[in-house]
Amino acid sequence: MSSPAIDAADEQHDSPPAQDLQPSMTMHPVAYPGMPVHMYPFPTSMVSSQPLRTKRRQVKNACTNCQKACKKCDDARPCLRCVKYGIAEECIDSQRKERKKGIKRGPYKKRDGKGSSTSDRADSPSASAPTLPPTLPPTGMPSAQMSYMPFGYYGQYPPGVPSKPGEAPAYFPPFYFAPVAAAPQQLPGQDGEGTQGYPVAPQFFPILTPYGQPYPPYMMPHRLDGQVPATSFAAYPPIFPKPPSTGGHTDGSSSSGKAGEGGN
DNA sequence: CGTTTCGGACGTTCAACACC
DNA sequence: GTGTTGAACGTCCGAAACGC
Repeated sequence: MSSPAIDAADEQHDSPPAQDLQPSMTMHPVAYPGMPVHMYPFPTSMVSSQPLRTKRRQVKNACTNCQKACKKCDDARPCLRCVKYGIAEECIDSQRKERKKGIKRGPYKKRDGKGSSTSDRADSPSASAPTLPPTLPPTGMPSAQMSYMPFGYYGQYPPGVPSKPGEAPAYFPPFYFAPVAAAPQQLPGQDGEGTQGYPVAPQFFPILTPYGQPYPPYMMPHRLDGQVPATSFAAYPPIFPKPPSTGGHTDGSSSSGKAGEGGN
């Protein structure tokens, strides 16, 4: 059903949890907890030199096609895979079973002492995944990755982050970042520092773009025949374009916080 | 060599349960 | 009321099987 070429390209992409109809905008757009290491927009040296196994991320609801093929889906409808296959019209959410209720559970193990469980949780895979807080990069890492993206960067695929050698770069959530910057003016009540041109730094806001909208740069144009120009990725900018001299902004935290866990 | 299938590892969800 | 636990349920990795 699926072709490796396609699936390979499909793999590694990921999207933010989108519970309900509300797309989660809180997920860190570039790196997020649990993001597979090969998807990190950082040089591997910045992530970890050891082959640390990271959490796999899943979409909340795979489409019927991907589900059937046991292949990676995404939150967009039609999903990338279906689009590539040209079966976008068949890309519909799969039905989820209703969870059984009233199931009796055995005795729980007692909490040993106080607050132990909380710290234990921190050890759990889900809590541990990159131990760093979503907004706090490892030492030496820019605090707001997105701010390092050039203005023109609306990549669905992050630059230079091939999922596997020779394969498409990791997929990124179907929202794009546009510099929503205040007009080049001084903000009232500020001394002007960092307010020249942009207040402190240009702010990037995620813009959810329905699939099928004009493809942003770096996003693979889906050819009708489903082929993907393998060379397209060559045009990707380096992973870390030099931060704008305006001094990287500090808003790395704003977009983080999938924490909101809105959907959850 | 490309494509399909699918076993099973792993992630997510959420009601039951424990504790304050 | 809030936090924790743990099993149901879901996704999808990755390898084997299959077809050309």
